[in-house]
Amino acid sequence: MSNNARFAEVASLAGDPARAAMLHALMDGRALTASELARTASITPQTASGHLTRMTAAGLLQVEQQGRHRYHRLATPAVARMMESIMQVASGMDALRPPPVTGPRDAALRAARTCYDHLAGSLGVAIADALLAGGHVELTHDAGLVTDSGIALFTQLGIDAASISAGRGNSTRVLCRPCLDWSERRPHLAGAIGAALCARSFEAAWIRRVVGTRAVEVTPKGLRLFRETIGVR
Amino acid sequence: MSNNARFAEVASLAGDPARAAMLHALMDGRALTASELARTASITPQTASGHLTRMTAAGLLQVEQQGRHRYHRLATPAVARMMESIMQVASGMDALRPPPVTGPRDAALRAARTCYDHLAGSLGVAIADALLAGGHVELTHDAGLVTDSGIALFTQLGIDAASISAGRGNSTRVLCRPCLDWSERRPHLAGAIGAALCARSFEAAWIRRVVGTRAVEVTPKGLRLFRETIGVR
DNA sequence: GAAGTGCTTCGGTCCAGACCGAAGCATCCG
DNA sequence: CGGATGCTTCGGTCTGGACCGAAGCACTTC
Repeated sequence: MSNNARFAEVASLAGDPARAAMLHALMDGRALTASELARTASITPQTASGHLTRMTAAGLLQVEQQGRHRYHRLATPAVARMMESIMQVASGMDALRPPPVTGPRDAALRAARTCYDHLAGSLGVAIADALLAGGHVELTHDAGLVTDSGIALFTQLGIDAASISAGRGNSTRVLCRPCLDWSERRPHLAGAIGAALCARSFEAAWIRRVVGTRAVEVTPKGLRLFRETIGVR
Repeated sequence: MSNNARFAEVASLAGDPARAAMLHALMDGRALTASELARTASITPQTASGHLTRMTAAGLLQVEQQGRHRYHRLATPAVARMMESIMQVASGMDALRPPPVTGPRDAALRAARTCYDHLAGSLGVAIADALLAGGHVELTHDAGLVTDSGIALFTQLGIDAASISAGRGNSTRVLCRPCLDWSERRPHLAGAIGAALCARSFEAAWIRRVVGTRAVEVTPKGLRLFRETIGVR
């Protein structure tokens, strides 16, 4: 198969509304069963089964059998990044198209959500802004860097930032990745550090998942911590 | 239109073989006419016209009328990054699928090509390796940083690296973006610095475009410079 | 073993959209 | 002013694939 054909296959797999809905549901990194995915995509289990088989064969999904359930998850982080970048372009359409009709259903998602393995939405952007303002990170359009003061702050939060740096070469710096937020249109913190912060936030109960969606809510404890320690808002 | 529908629309636009071929042809950043694009995609001008209209309406392409020609280009760098990330996932399929049948047609592309605005292929990866080995850049999976010695090297090459840093905040660092090469499966240099290096390489005739493709060839002058100044191979 | 649940396979319907031929506009050239 | 050339619009064909109902298979529970 030519490069072009493989490219088109991957893109067209993501380009069906039902499959896109299923992929979105998996964007929080969890593994879901075939029936759960069928329900979120509003299709019958037979149809979903076909879609899931094709996406797994193409390497978009990984499946794990567990009793009579089959748990599906995104196969690799590369798939999640691909989805992010498509969302990016899709949100750019808003600029050209009529009105940005933001339904109430989306409100929670816009406020705070996970973006595969890190935090996004107003919360994610606010955290990135606060870290930037406090001199804890530096961000360009392309890349980001955690400063010494940032490493200290993360240590204080219970995250061993220095050990996360999995760089090639003899790098001692802690780099991170900016991820342009599709609802805020401004960068938030992704990459290894973003993932670590998100994981720690769940672990320490600063945030909690809103059941059945990618949205998260900030707990009182989390709100205090984000405000006082990180300097959000 | 819901987020999901917009996402699916963008992905499915990229998911048609003919449209994918046209988008790939535009990945070097040039603007091409409708008939040129029709030819590369092996379809008639009428069909191509329809495709181009749809992609322009969706914000994937930008069109510029010039006399009786209409020049099409990728609308934004975000579109190029989206394509890269899809290629990424598509090339991951190789791992699962039968044999990586690399036709001779691809040989030149694998050796050296442009990836929208920066260098890729063996050449791109070799340059990144050399810069890394020489301590001129640091790279993680997520991000990259140009060191002081790297800034000096780029200056020597005629690139004002320091002024390229368009960071938010008061960053004085020069950051860059790693871009996983789809043929080499290892990172090469992208972002503003990668684009500047690529542009300078064309300007100084270190590389030259192979007509009609994204492939480039290294000139004797370029070969000497890459070897002796950057330390490639 | 029988019944229930989760998932897949099979067969058949139906529609979006990819494609081209023909014709209609523009624009440029002699 | 014809006559090219580049591109688009229109009308019609045809196929890929999304979808569901029914049936079959695998596993779990009673």
